Amino acid sequence: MYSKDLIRGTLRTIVLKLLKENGRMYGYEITQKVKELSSDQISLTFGALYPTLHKLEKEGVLTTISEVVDHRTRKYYSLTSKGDAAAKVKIDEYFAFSKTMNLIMSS
Amino acid sequence: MYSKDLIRGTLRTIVLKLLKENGRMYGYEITQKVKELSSDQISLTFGALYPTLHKLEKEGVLTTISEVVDHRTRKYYSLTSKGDAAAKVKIDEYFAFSKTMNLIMSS
DNA sequence: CTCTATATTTAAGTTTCTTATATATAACAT
DNA sequence: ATGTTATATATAAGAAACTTAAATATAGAG
Repeated sequence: MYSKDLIRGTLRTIVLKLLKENGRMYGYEITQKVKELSSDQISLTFGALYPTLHKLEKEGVLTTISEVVDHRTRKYYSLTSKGDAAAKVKIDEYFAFSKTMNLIMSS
Repeated sequence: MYSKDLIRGTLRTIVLKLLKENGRMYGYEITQKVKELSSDQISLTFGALYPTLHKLEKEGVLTTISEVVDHRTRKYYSLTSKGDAAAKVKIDEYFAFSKTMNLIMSS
């Protein structure tokens, strides 16, 4: 596991990227997907994820549909058209930032 | 300028890396160096930097020496031996994290 | 019948960051 | 003379974000 301060600040970017690639996803699914893609190196906590999802929904970036599967409620999140644009911006920004950070970290 | 949440969490890593490469530095110098290396894309704020420097000093990662240059006080920060080890860990961790993030962001 | 996995939510407390302010010197321009 | 910009550090109030923990609920495995 990476230190928490490094993971910090990438949550929104990760969420938007995953939703862009996978269409609709529910919260628990997002945490599992991130675990899988990172070989268990990044573990999103619910206390951080859900407030972020709710905030993005409030901002009009995400919409939700609740469905009951196996008697358990699932709340699916999808990007709105606004969210799709926001995801593009965030993804581009991430790569630019990463390039800049690599410059600093290789100086 | 990148969004604040992306810069978030990289402050400690940047400070430790710069001090490792440049020996002693003072706060203002760190902000200028980061501006320079990032082509003005990353601007560390004093309100974030100084509390972090003070915290690292308190943790025994940094030591300080004050000098007066041109009638202005400068407080030079350097890595302790503990800080040197901490810098190594943080730098390695950054590159590992970056690799993992790139996997997620390229999925 | 207990533990683990699935699934979401909230709330208290802590940390961290933003923004603003205070203090001080010096160089340069008006 | 006077104001602006650059240099240099520090602190404090408030906001934002995260950590940790607890609450609620179903289902399968041992």
